[in-house]
Amino acid sequence: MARLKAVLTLAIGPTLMKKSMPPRVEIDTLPGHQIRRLHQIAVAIFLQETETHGLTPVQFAAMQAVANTPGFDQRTLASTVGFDTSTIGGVIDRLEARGLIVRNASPNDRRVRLLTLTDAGRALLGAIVPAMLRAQERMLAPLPVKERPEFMRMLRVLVAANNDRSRAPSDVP
Amino acid sequence: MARLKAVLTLAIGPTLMKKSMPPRVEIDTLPGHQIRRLHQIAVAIFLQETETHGLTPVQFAAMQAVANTPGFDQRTLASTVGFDTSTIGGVIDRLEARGLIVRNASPNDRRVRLLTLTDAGRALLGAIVPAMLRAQERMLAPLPVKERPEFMRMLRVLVAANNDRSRAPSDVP
DNA sequence: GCTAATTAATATGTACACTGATTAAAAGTG
DNA sequence: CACTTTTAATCAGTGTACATATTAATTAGC
Repeated sequence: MARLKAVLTLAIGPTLMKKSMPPRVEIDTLPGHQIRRLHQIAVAIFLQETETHGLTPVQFAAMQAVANTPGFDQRTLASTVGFDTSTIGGVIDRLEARGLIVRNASPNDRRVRLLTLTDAGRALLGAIVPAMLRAQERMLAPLPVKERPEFMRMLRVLVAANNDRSRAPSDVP
Repeated sequence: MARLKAVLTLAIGPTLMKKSMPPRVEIDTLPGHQIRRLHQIAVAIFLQETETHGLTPVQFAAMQAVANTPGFDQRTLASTVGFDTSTIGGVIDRLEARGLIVRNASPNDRRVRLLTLTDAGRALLGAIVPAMLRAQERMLAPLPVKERPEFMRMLRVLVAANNDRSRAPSDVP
């Protein structure tokens, strides 16, 4: 083998030497890759279970957060659910266009726009919750029941500890 | 069922019925939400560690897969790294525009375009690996060393089991 | 051996995510 | 009080992700 390599190096020269070098990395062993795949899967499951309601995971999180704390401003909402502040405008735009949420100017601060669900928004949110919970179930279903809380615990540790590294840190512990 | 509904409507009144609270859901307890957050964080860490090289995680995965198996067609590459087939075209476009990868027509099948790294691509891939590995380290760093393999194991279980549910299933076990 | 089904790649449109810049309003400081 | 800094929201640009449709080439079925 080493012999063959030597022969090739002689035969083709140092240029090919450079060519054959990058280390072989098994992508499936990389945490980042598996995390990306799991995220894809989680989104797919959410959309399957909730498809009759037409909300994305991000739209659901935004609406649920506003339901929990009516009168949120966009910035606080963003940091609560972990959105980038330049993403949230578009998310709210789409929800507003569908009549699920309203933006009102704050009386105290004219920069701020306060968010509230409409009746339609509350109704949709109430209706989607069972399907949303089924989706959450399904995401962890391949793990034995005993391991699921352990996985969630580790997930929370990783997110909490690295919170400040992403641009949209959540301030909810 | 219809009867119960009627009773509730009488008891609470139609207006309050509509407005009445959707169930309060704590977003931080939802697997899907934590998975989304961890993905955001993983991408942020990758980009921080590798910023001098200018590759995204997805671009890195594509290049590494092509390095591991030169002459991949786009479709096989997509299923190997878990991309949607309508996403991969754009990823390859950008890598090709930077001279890191080349698309060649297959001699056997004129629909197929075979992918190979250029010398520049191989050089960049070799150069980025240490930073990429540091990023992978950092993603799991908040977990005690003993727990990290356990987390990776669970991650792999969840991805493998749900593989068929996403649109871009990986065929690498 | 020719139509029918399948396949590889691309195109189109929507949605998220983040960088960097901008605008407008508020808060802080001398 | 004017002046700087900070803050809330938006905008422009790039990249990923997916549904759906289209085009072109290959394979299957009869």
